[in-house]
Amino acid sequence: MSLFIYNSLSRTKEKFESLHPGIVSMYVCGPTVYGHAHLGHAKSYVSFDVIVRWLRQSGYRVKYVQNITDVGHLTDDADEGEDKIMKQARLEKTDPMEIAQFYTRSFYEDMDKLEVLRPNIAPAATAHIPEQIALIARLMKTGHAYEVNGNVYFSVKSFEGYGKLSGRTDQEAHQSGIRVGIRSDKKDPSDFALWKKADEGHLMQWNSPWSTGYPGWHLECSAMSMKYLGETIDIHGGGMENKFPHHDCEIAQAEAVTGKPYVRFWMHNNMVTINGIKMGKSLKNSINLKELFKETDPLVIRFFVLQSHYRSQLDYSETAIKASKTGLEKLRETQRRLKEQPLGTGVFDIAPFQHRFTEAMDDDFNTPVAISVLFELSKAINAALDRTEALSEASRQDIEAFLDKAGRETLCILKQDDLSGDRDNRESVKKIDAVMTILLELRAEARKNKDFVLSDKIRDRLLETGIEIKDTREGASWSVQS
RNA sequence: GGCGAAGUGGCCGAGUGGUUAGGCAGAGGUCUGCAAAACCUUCUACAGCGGUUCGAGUCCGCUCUUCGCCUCCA
Repeated sequence: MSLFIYNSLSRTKEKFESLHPGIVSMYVCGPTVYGHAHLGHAKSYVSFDVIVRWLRQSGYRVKYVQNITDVGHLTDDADEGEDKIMKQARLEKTDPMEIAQFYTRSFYEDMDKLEVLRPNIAPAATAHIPEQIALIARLMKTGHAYEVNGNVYFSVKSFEGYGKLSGRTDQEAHQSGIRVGIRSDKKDPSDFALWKKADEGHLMQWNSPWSTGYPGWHLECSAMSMKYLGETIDIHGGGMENKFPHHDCEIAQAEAVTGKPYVRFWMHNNMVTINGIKMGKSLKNSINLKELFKETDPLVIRFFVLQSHYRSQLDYSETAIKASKTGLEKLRETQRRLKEQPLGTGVFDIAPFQHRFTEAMDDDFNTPVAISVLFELSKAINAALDRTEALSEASRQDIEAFLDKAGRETLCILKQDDLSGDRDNRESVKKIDAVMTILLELRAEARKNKDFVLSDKIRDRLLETGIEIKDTREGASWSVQS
């Protein structure tokens, strides 16, 4: 069985094999840190998180680099507009570095809650100015870049194949730069900036051979990707909206210098929409994750994201989130039941589920199908547990091993124990366990005596605090609602 | 205008030629003191029109509609 990945460059699914056996080099465009993360970030980074996890499960050592863009890029391409991070710094009455640091921490905070694994390397653009300057110098030397008044531009005409990723190869046909041309130093409207001379009062600036200024938008990814992963990498991921111009520019910068393919597999994830319209900061319809987490378990959000394919748009609505919540709860309930119910003699064959799960994940990381396998498994487990012979020790272990691998390690939507954590926490869990056992005993007695007023009171009051009681054939069980 | 993606049942969301995706919601039943959960059964589909084929949601063409990119954006 082999892994197939949809390559945006070829627009087909291709069999994946890493350039160097056993090792995958992977770069994913990180956030620009000038605001809190929103649901769109969640979709993107949860998707790539599962991709990394699955590659690792498949036996690869994945070197995962995800940058932090902490140089403010302009809000506009017309050689004007404002640096976003500076703008935010002005609004918050502080300096750009604090803005960048603050929102970087905020970003990781949210990603941690979503169980997104940290990248192996998270390079910041501001920490790699020398590398970016060196890349520009190489481009100048090879005739792909030119300097005008302290600004350096990449000459698009000098690189054959510019736009091959987005399919936007006919530069004349999309003269979006016409309005730019009048006031810019560019020789060609399609050319893009590699280095910009800083205006008076621009807070983030560095010395370079051309001017005191700051790097262009697309440069950091090429420079840092090549620095940490080499001139040709296996996978480069990012949002679809970055295909053009960002990724096409990255390709141009890198390949113009190395003459080698920059990226073997381009992967692009789709947008989150609200009522069919893209969610975006500039559109002011974005759903802030910290706000969302107040109402909803982050893992429900993770589950919600994974219920659609990464290349599909995901439409957000409260009812959709609620459906995910109920669905995930069902899976967790099965997991709990499996652990708590007494053993029997029933034999369960996990292999078909395992097989289908792997098949789904190997097919361009088809998480919705993988999840559907878990639902079908859940149904089968419940049915088995309902039978008098229940499940044998060995079968239960098989299932738990699979759930652990598929549900926890790969998709990371099921946790070993929702309440487990640090040691102190575990101690308190034990105590709650003891208290709950007493309460359930009292309730069982009340029910035995047909004192349903009391038994219902116990159940209802516990429910008010978020603890749900369910009467099963083997007695009552309890769980904390998420 | 150019480039690209997509239109699936009440909602979300898979499916690149031939047997049920899956989830949520709805209906009926089993179980239960009641409830919840679980299990069983069940109703709504493939935008439209042509074409290819023994057979199409799935391929081809046209039409309509939606979305993304062409300004920063996951």
